[in-house]
Amino acid sequence: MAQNREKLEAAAQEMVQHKGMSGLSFRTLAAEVGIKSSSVHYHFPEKSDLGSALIQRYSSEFFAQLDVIAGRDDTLNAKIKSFIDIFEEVGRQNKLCLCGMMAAEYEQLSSSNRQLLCDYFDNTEKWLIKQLEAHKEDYESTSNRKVIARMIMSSLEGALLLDRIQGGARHIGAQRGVINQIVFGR
Amino acid sequence: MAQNREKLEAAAQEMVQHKGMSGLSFRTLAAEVGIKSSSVHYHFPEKSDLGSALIQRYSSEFFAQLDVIAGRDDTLNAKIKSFIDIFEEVGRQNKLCLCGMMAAEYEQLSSSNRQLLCDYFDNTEKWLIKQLEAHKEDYESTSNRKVIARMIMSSLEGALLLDRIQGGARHIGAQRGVINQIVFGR
DNA sequence: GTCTATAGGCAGATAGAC
DNA sequence: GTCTATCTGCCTATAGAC
Repeated sequence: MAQNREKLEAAAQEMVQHKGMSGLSFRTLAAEVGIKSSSVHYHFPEKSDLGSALIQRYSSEFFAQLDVIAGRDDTLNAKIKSFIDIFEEVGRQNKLCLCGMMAAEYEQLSSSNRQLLCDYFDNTEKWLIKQLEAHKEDYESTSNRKVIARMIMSSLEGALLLDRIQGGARHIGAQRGVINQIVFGR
Repeated sequence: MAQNREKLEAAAQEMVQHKGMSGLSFRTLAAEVGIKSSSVHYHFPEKSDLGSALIQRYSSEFFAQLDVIAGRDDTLNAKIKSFIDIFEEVGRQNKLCLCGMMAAEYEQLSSSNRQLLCDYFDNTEKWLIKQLEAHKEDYESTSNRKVIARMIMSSLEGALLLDRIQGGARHIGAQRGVINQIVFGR
């Protein structure tokens, strides 16, 4: 079935968001989907091919969500809230952002996967800057937009990391307050 | 030599801050120090024993630095700057915080190592709260101190994660500005 | 596309000599 | 404390049948 490729990607994404690429084996992935590990190699010849597929899959789903948010007739405040909500939902499932997890495994990645990972963060930063620019009237920060975009993204990645080990959403909550305070001058 | 234990811990810490626990093997660690892997097992029977030793070693070094900072006759501003400097130096070496790295590998850790990791973050949070309380006169934030402490820590962990993949210290820099703005009302 | 079978390597861990 | 030697198991990856 050609739809096993989709099942493999979905299962692999879930596993990587929990245990990382190095915590995922072709055998356990195959078992999860109900096929053999050699069949996984049919779809993804090398593990790095699976890695590429996962980053691309995660990115395209993520940016699709951002497109929806950007397209809404909403305030900047509501858009940023929706952005943070995406991360909060990931944390609620005791997962990390797939790209955040792979960022921790950066030294193990192939150079093309490193590039895909950088693109994910660059494009997220660009999206944030664009929203901040599109709502000049609401933007109250004295800092420039690049700095704000970077702080939002790294805050949320760090918050996911720490919330998972302590349970709950305390760090995400703290960052939510701070981001509002910085962007809107409270 | 009893000092091989120290060499092993130092080499292992370095490797884990780059590649994580799962990227470290007894064989490569042994080779780094110039002994055999079976000799590593003499010092650390299981890999989780090495993990415990590393978290404890990293924590005690870290909190020793915090003790020095707390003991200085400095402003809150200077203390927070020194705190951030510790993280910036880690990033300058293209490493992650050891505990941040192991937080990403949380699901692979033994339960006692999970506890040690939690302690590291709890105690850091407590230290930050204590400093904020000790300098009531400088503290300008409307948020409560727990929230501020959490946001500082998760901001810096996330900044290290993202700065490493892009090179430079842009995220740490962005967080430095934001932390000042939040704590001191700029 | 999926299977069985297997190669070849590296992992953590142990036994026992020195 | 460190060594050699080895066990057992898992890993990625491939060959070839169906």
